[in-house]
Amino acid sequence: MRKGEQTRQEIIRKAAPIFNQKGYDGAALSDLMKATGLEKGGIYRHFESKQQLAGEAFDHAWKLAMDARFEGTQEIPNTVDRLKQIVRNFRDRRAGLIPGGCPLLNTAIDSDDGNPQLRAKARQALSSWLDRLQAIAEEGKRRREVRSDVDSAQLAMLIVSTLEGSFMIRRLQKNDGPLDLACLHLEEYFETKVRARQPQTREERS
Amino acid sequence: MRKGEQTRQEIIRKAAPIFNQKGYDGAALSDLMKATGLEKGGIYRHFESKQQLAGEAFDHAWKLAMDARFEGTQEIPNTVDRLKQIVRNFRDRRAGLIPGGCPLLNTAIDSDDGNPQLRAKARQALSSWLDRLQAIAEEGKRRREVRSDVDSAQLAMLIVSTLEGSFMIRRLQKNDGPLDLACLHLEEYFETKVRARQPQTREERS
DNA sequence: GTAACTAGAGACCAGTCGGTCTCATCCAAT
DNA sequence: ATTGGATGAGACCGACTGGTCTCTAGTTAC
Repeated sequence: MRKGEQTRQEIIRKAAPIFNQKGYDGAALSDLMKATGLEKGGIYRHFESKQQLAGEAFDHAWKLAMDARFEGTQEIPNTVDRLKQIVRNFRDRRAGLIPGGCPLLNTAIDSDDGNPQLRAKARQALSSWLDRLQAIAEEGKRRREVRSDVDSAQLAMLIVSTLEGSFMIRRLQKNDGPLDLACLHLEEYFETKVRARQPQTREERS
Repeated sequence: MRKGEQTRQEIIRKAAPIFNQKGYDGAALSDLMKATGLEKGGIYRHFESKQQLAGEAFDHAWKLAMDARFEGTQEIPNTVDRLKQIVRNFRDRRAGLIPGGCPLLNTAIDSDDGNPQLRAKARQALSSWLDRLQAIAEEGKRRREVRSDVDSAQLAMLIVSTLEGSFMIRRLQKNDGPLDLACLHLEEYFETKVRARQPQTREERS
């Protein structure tokens, strides 16, 4: 009863990079067999279908990605600085991540036509990411660290789309320049358009 | 001698949306047969392999995309306005485009692992796009419409990555908000950081 | 009109796909 | 130590993959 769960988790761990690199169709059962060292029967004992396995592999990959991106940001008191650190994490914390690039980006494109289940997972992942960023911005507005004219949802969206876009180009060019540039751009944007000029004491209201 | 070339072009035209929507692996010969109305032999008479057809289909799709994005921009005299129009075209001119979203985005992700030939085409497409944008920025600098401290290559990269990132999210959310937002963001950026304040002759250090 | 050639149909191929099923083996509780 | 369920190996399946080849039908040039 315990051994089974153990192998199940290991299958997910080993399968995640395959799906992330090759996509759903591209990841053949034979690839998963080679990666896990199991035969077909061994894999199918733990999962009803390839789809189910792919779904759990995505969840795993996404969790790792989110952990890496938010790592060490909870302690940062100022919300704008926290956002900046998240952006920097996105750029720097690539170790420990699932190979094959951002799971969200990959899965979004991969599942765009057909494969509604994976697609739903990707949408959910995007939402959770946006929500976390938006919550930080909201907190910042309450604490007067973020300008009141900033739309939190739009700010979150801008961060995500800028990062993901440059991430795509980075992968295509195999060159970190685009990502560095996007980070600098966002940081400048934070300082000039997001951060409140002073911790003003006037009109303290919540 | 003439009929052949005609069908060949039609195969490319009909195949392009399939590849763009389903990806290289996902686009089965049977799909292409159904779309073209030809049997396998009819297709393979005109192309050596599926790879070759996919490559030409990508070229076709990319040409259409580029034409749409630069349509009606050559006549705009001011280079910053021209860039703004290109951004707007990216947002608005979706009619006439190959279904399945931006061919560059799709092919970049699709060909990322394996399929080096398609990957090379995607890289080339990206370069050509960047080059065209960069050339406009350079022209703008020469004509003092663009600030001298603007790095043309970086500006081009920023435009492309911002647009592509928001495009990805748009597809995932099936919602135009992200793309509109990215366009507004870029336009604001153009006005505040790119456009020269006045056609001044000297010193625009800031 | 006819000959020379091109275009396309479709049978065929070996290989691979995701998935099922049976059966031996391993492990854990008794 | 025995036993019963958990575990995994691997043969097997039909469907489908990209690709080849032959042979007929259609087009084109003369």
